[in-house]
Parts: sequence; C-alpha cells; structure tokens
Amino acid sequence: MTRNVPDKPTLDGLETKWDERWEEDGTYRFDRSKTRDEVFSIDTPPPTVSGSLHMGSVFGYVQTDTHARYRRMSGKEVFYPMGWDDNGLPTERRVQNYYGVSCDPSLPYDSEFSAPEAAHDPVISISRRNFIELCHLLTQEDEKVFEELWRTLGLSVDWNHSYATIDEHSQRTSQKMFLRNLARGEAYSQEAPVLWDVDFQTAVAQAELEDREKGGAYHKVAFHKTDGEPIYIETSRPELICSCVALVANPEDERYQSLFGSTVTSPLFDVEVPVVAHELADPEKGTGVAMICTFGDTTDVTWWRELALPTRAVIQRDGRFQTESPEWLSDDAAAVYSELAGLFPNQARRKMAELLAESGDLDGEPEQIMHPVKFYEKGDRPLEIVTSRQWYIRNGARDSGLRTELLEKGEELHWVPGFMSVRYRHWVEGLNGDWLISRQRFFGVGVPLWYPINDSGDVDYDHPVVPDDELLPIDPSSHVPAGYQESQRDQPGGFIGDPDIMDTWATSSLTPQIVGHWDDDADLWNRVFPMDIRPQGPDIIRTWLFATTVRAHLEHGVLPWGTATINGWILDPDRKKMSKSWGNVVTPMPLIEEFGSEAVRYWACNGRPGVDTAVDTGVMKIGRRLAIKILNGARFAIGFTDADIDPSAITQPLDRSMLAGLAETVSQATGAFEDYDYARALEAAERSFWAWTDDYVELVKTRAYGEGPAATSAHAALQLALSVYLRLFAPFLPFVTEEVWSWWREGSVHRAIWPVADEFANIASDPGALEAASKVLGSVRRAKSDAKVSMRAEVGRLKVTGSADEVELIRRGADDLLAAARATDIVYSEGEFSVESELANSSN
RNA sequence: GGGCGGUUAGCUCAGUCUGGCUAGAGCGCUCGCCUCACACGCGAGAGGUCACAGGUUCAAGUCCCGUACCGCCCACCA
Repeated sequence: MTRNVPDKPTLDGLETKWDERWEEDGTYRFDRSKTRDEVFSIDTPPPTVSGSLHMGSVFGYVQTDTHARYRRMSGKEVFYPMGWDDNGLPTERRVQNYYGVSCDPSLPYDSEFSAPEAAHDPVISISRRNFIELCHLLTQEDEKVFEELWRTLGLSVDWNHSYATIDEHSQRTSQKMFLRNLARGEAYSQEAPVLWDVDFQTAVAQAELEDREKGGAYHKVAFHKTDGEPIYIETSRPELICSCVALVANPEDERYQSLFGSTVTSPLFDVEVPVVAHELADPEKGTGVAMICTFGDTTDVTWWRELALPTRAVIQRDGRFQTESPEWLSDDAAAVYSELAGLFPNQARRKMAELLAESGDLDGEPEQIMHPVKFYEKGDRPLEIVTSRQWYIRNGARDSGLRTELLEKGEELHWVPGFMSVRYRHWVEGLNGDWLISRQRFFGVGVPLWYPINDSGDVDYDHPVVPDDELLPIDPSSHVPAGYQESQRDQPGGFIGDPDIMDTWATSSLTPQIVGHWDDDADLWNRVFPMDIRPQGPDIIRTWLFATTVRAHLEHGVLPWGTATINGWILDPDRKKMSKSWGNVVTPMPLIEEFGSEAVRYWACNGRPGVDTAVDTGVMKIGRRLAIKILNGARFAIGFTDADIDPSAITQPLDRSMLAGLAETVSQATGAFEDYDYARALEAAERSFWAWTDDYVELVKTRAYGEGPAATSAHAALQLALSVYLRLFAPFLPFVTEEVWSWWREGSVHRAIWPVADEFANIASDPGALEAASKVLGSVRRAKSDAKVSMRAEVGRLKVTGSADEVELIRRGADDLLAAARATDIVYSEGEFSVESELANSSN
C-alpha cells in the first residue's frame, strides 16, 4: 500500500479521529459466536455517575483497558461492557442539590412538573414519582459526561453492552435474583434494631459504616441500690438513662458479685432495673459497671438480645426524643422526661448533665474524651439504633457453614496483588450480622413484594405476596398483586406494597448476571460466565467484591470470576488521599487537554498494581514525550521505501542483534501481562524502545540512507521492529500506535496479533553485538561531550581495547559504528575495556 | 487494640518474592550540541551511609527480629 507519512506528525486530534473510526468499524465489538474458552470477559465496575469525575475514575479503568487490549491482541474475544451505577442515595442527594427539591412521598404526582432551570431556593417538595423522574433525567446527563471521558481516554469497551443499575433490565435481574434468594430462604425480613441515619431516614448496613473520632465526655452517674447507697456507672450518653433496661458487670468481677440478681433504680427517673452479668462487660472500663440502654450502641444490642431484656426506646427515626412520655415512666419521671422531649441527643445530653448535677447524681465534672463514633459513610450525624422491619440476605455472619464456604471462595480467587486477599478474609471473619439490603429511600430497585392485610388491619409480613417472574420489574407501590384490586391497597382485607428499595449493592452485586444476561439470554451467559477478571478499587472489597461473591455463590455455587485485580488509591499531588470533602479533587479533563490522553494513560499505567499513586504531571510529560517519539521514530523507520520488505532481507549483524534483543523484550512484556502486571510490560517496552532510538537507529542511520543489500537489511529491520513496538505499546498508547499503524498497515493495530518472539526468531542472532557497539558509541559520545564538540565532529581513528569476546562482538558492527561515530578506521587491542579517539579540534 | 501496605537521588518511582559486579530510570539541576525521524529534540555530567537499630550469611536495599514515621482497613461508642 502507499504510505501516507505526514511531514510533521502530531498527537493533536488523534483521540477524536480514532474514537470515531473505532466506533464506525466496530473495532471493539464483541463477537458472541465465540465460545467460553475463546472469550476474555471483564466485570467492569459501574462508576457512580452522580459523583464528580476525578483522577481516581481514570486510574483503574485505564489499567483495566490495557488488559482488555492485551488479551484482544492475544487472540481472545474480549467481552468488555460498561455500566453506570446511578441508583441510590448519591443520585438522590445530587438531584436534591442540583434542582433544589426534596422528595415527599405523601404528595401526589404532578404531570405538569418539569425540571427547574436553576436550583429552587428555598427547596420545594415534590412527589416521589416526580423526584424519580428528575433522578433519571440527571443521571442520563451525567452518563453522557462519563462516556465522553471514557471515549477520550480510549477505553476499548463495547458500547453496545452498556447498562445502568437503574435500567429496566438491571431492575429485573435484581428483583428476580432477590425472589430466588427469598424462595431458598437466603433472603428474609426481620423486625430488629438497626443502625439508622436520622438525616437520610434510612437503615444502613455494616459495610457502609465508618468510625469517626469525636469528642465526648464520660459522665460518672449514680444509680441507687435498694438500701439507698449509690452505685456508679460511667457513660458518654447520659441522655439515655431513661432508656436504661439493666446494669451489667463482668461475671468474674468480684466487686459486684453481691449485686447480681438484685435491682437498682435509675437516677431522676427512678426506674427499677436489674443488675446482670455478661462477659462483654469490661472490668477495666469505667467503674466496671455499664448501663444497658435500648439502644445506645451495638454492644447494647448484643446485651439486649443475649440477656432477653425489654425494649425501652425513646429516640425516633427523625433522631429526636419522642414527645410523648414513655409508658414505663411514673408521673414524676414524666415531668423530668418532658425536659428532654423533642430534643436531639446532643441537646438532651447537656440537659441531662444539668439535671443530674442538680440532683447530686453526677459525680464530679464530666471527663472530656475522644472516642470512635459510628457514622454512615455518607452521613453527617452519628447513627442511632432504632427497631424496624428490614430485609436481609444471608452472608455467613450467622451461619458458620456459609461463612466457611465464602472464606474458601476468597482463597480460590486469584488476587492481584496477592496481599489484597487478607482484606476479604478479615471482612468475612469479622461479619457480625447478615446483609441488610432494604433502604427507606426512593430512587432504587424496589423490594418486589406486597403483604396481605388481615380484616383487623394487621399486616402479615411473614407471608409476602410474590409477583410472577414475567411481570418483573415491578413497583409494588403502583402495581397490584394478582388476586387484588387497586382499591384494596392499604385497606383491611387488602394488601400493602413494600415501600422500601434495595440498597444499590444489592443490584450492583449482580453485575456479572446483568451484563451476561443471566435471566434472558442463556446463550450469551454461557459464553461469558464465570468471568475472567473483576477490576476494582481496594475500598469496595468488603462491599462490591464480597457481595458479588455471595450472590454468585448462593445462585450458581461458583466464584463469579477467576481473578480480581485491585488498583491502588489515587493521592493528590501532595500525596494526600483525594476526597471531595477536602476539596483536593483533581479532575481529569483539564489534564487530558493539556497533556493528551496518551500522557494521562501513561501515568495511570505507571502506577503498579495495587500501589497508591499520586497525580503527577511530570509522569504525564514523559508519556507525552514517548508518544511523540513513536511518531517521529516511525517516520524514520518506514520513510525509506513504500515497499514491505521480507524479513529474509535482514542480513546485517547489528540488525539481527537488535532483533535478538527485541525478542527478549517481547517475552518480558508478555510474561508481565500474563501476571497482570501492565506496568512491568510497559517498562520493558519503553526501556527497549528508547535504546532502539538512541543507539540502534543512530548506528544504522548512515547505512539506511545508502543503497544495496546492506541498506535494504536496515530498512527491513526498521520496519519489523516498528511493527513490534507499535503492537507492544498498543495497550498503553492506543491512539498514537493506531495512527502510525494506519500510515502503512491495513486494519487496526488493536486487532493485530500480539507479537511473539517466533515471528523473527530465525533471523535474530548475535545478541550482544548491538550492545557492544552501543558501548563504544557511548564512549565516543562522552569524549565529544567532554570536548564540547558536536556529535557530528570527526574523530579520526578509534582505538578500542577490550577482551577477546568484546572485540569480536565489536568487529561485527564495526562498519555501522565507524559511520555513527564519524571515525575513519578502528584498531583493536586486548585488555581492560577502553576507547580512544583522535578528536580533531578538541579545544573547540 | 488487631491487620495490610509503604519509607531507595531535590521530586516521582523501579529494584526486595528468587541475597551476588560499582544500587537504576525519568523529572529537575549543570554543561554542551540546530547531528538530513524528532529543538515537543540530542549527548554528557553531578547527585543516594537504600527510615533507624540488631541478627543470619563468604555476601543484605533484598532474608529474620524489633523500633519510628506515613497511608489504609478492621475493632463492642460503657
């Protein structure tokens, strides 16, 4: 073919040009005629589209793309879908802020309502359905921005296989799997204390908790024995004394033996509570006696459950103390309680401290402390514990058999890097409850159930009404169960729809089933599942990775993938963890515009697997330089002739020696990729390529500009080497390699075959000859540099001293060496390696 | 409180699994060079007691023990 090598090659515009071409040509389209063993399938993480874009979004995805491209070139048919995680709280929160709205489920749907141009201020309330419409509207906009970024970065995903966790197919998959979990008894509902976010008004799961160090104070408070003597406890939550159901001490604690079995009365409220024994009570903490409240913390829940204590809750779901005086309080106590009614816990705490001080039940001043307090990871106020009915999926926390099976799955999974597996193991070993999947929110996949209401108006939660699979997905608040009429909704003798949605992880834990169309396309499913790799961040091992493992284990009895590749954290340029709340988020688009996609990809590929990496424009500059070097090197390598020369024309020693080194590079890069170490593969290719341009190209340049078989040998070797380098770099620098490939090759480099050393093994020889010539050339360059003369300066005769072996190797490339060094001739002697030259005007 | 990862040149990082010439790269810095692929370039140079302390070994950046600091994860908040 005629070559179309530009005079001034540039990186500008390559992203757009090739993104469009790849789309037109279907370069990355999945060919579903391939069988499972021919397919390499990737369970791509669906990014949270309602979050802001930052470099963390780029880092892992680019690394994964290198695997996709390597496997594709290695002959696999790559199944590489892309999804968006758009359901759940992050989207709701973004919609609230973006439009200035809040969801009030009691309002009727307003068909006239349209998205506000600007955020309402003050916030207006809208119906649930209007709110959900806004969620869909905004996530679609967000998804366009993400797709644009992925395309600009050159991710080789098949955009025909994209999904959103809120789309109909995802909802159907999620609901169908939930119903199967229900049918097998793996999903169940239970009325129990749960951790509750008072602002978001929803239950949260163990995996969504985080501890934050908060200031607090130990209050030393007197309860009273029957003889009137005080017994002191220490508490950081004196406001919960009205919720106290018992005092507890360690059964071994000698100080309190006589009290076990007796009762004491609480200060101010004068409620009689037992003193009980439990081994969780720590004699070292406080006075050794703790008060048990329903519920101040998760230990209270444990004590309450294991000691079968009564429930005396006062904190409501809005986080305030209930206004009615609790029925277990006497009239006098109710008068005290009225001081607390309607307050938030921190307000009630101050009030109680005052009251206790007045009554003389507070011993000394409260001691200020810092202690860890449980928060919802997205929340702003401490979690409270309220009792409510919730749905759970078994995860092994209460079933040692299942827990063992899931631990074994973690062992079976191939982790990259390996040390990440301990995070999984520790999480599974530390589980303290089944997976709470229901959320009291609006935008998400609904719990697909209704419950019968008996004639006296009681809801029968134990016998949910289940929809047929064909009807999924359903919204129980608008669909009517079989055998009922809409008029029977919420009526005695009728039904009630489950008002809750499932947590986003309950759906995203099914990404293999969603992308593989487990529920409606068994043919595709069997070609892609179990999937090959699950790439993801280390922070969501306990959530996404674990939950996906649970769902696949329960349904299919297998691991959902063979390998998990865990990327590192992105740190900001000052090596701090990037976080929206710290305001140090670096967004990718300006960097891409400044340095180019290849440069940003290069930076991402320089981060080792699993290693935390700082945003570093210096590294991006190196990547840009490499991409430009490829353009220019290619221009030289294929600029001599339009003909494709058969490799058999490669006869000259340095040409063959170069290929021997290249074969080694190919084998290093291939080995690294097989170990999922893209960074090492890039390093090998890069090191080799720079040596190629710096030494090999300089050594053969003069010969290449000549004529005859020796020149043809160089032309052929340059062509062959370029072809190999383009393919080695293609996974990392997809645009520039494709651009150069298009100058002289048909088709896409990304569908070209990954290089193997066998391609030129029969031509490669004289390993070491190129290295020896380079070493001599290096000495000459140093001499010229020391003499401060041009590299083009003539050096006269070269006197090379070296071992017999070295001399022999140097002799093979002597002609090229003389030309590159601009020397007249060369003489050899044996001894310690050295090079002398006759520099003409060394004074200049 | 438990665990994981890290600490190598001014900066960003390789090298540690599998111990072995004089510890590498790029950036930055210094000094040169417009050499017909590339000045968005090319060549050369300076720069490191490999966090600290002990141990194993003929030999330790690399293996073992401990300490400090940084980051992250987990933990029942009395």
